[in-house]
Amino acid sequence: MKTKDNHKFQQDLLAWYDENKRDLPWRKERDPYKIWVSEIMLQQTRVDTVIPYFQRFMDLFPTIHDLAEAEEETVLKAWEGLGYYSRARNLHQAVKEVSQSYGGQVPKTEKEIGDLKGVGPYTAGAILSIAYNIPAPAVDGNVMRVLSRIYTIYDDISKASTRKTFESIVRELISQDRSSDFNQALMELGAMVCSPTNPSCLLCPVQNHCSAKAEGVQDVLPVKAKKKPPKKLKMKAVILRDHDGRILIERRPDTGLLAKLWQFPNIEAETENLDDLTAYITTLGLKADITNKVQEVKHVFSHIVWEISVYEAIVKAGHSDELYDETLGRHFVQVEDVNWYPFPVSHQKIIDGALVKKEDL
DNA sequence: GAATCGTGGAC
DNA sequence: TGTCCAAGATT
Repeated sequence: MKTKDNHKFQQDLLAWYDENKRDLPWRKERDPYKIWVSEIMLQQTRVDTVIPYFQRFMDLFPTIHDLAEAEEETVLKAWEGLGYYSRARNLHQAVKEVSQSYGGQVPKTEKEIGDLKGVGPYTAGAILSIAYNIPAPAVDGNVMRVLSRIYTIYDDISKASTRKTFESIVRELISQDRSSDFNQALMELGAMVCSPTNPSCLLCPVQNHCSAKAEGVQDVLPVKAKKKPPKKLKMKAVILRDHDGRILIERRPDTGLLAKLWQFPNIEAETENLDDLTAYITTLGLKADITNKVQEVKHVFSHIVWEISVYEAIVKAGHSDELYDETLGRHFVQVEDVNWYPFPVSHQKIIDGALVKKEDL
């Protein structure tokens, strides 16, 4: 597309956006903090999934100050089930930084905002443009898909370096006076019209600008390398009860997968028998009889698949009260309290000794 | 550049 | 059922 066509493209796109934009919670006002939170939640996450989390998050933490003053445990609890939990911890840390170093005002320069934890190139541009109407590119998957079709660009969008190509294009193409709406419109178009499969080209407001439609190659763009399948990992987990019927949960390490979240004790399966699980229970300072296998559970991460054999066990020696130690990161809790955090806790609840999927309750 | 880091919905 | 994917960032 020639540069002189940019204005016409902007007009067609923005006119469509004005008429068709969704009424989303973070679009009710232009609060940089709320824009920020929404952008973090929306990373690799669908709008429909984010909406209820965003609402609850704003009820709990209406302002930067509220979030900055909150306990990390509380923030993680609010993030429960949303995934990619480092987003919550990074957001919390960054909000504290803004509260302390910027007087609670979200900074409006690329350097300052980009240095915040969890704020990468896309999110920095999104906040600057959406909240402050600054003409910075906000190139996400939607934008790369849309523009790869508009300009028939065959670069592999799964490569990190490709994003810069599209950022250069957006810097040329972006509306200077409506940067906020322009970036949102590009993403909205990708979400509503220029979809990954079966794009609605006949309904597209910029179809006359689209090189891919002209050439009939909209179905082969964007080019995106396939990612390799996740590795399977056999796990064993245990629902370990004391004589009061309480259940043992433990806290995961501060880094890595599901960092700092709570779970039923579980290990990577090393043997076909229960020796490894028994040995692990021993390391907890307990002796227990493993009574029976409850069920098999499959839990799919983006790069790992856990195939978990879940067992039940009863403490027969050792005092569960001695295990109540926050610093050790494990303690016994009442069944009613176990309805949070990822597997085996987040998606299941214990009823009559059986694990039941949340949606089955 | 390639891995790591979640989850649930759509086809 | 399997596959892809959804407003990515960090290491």
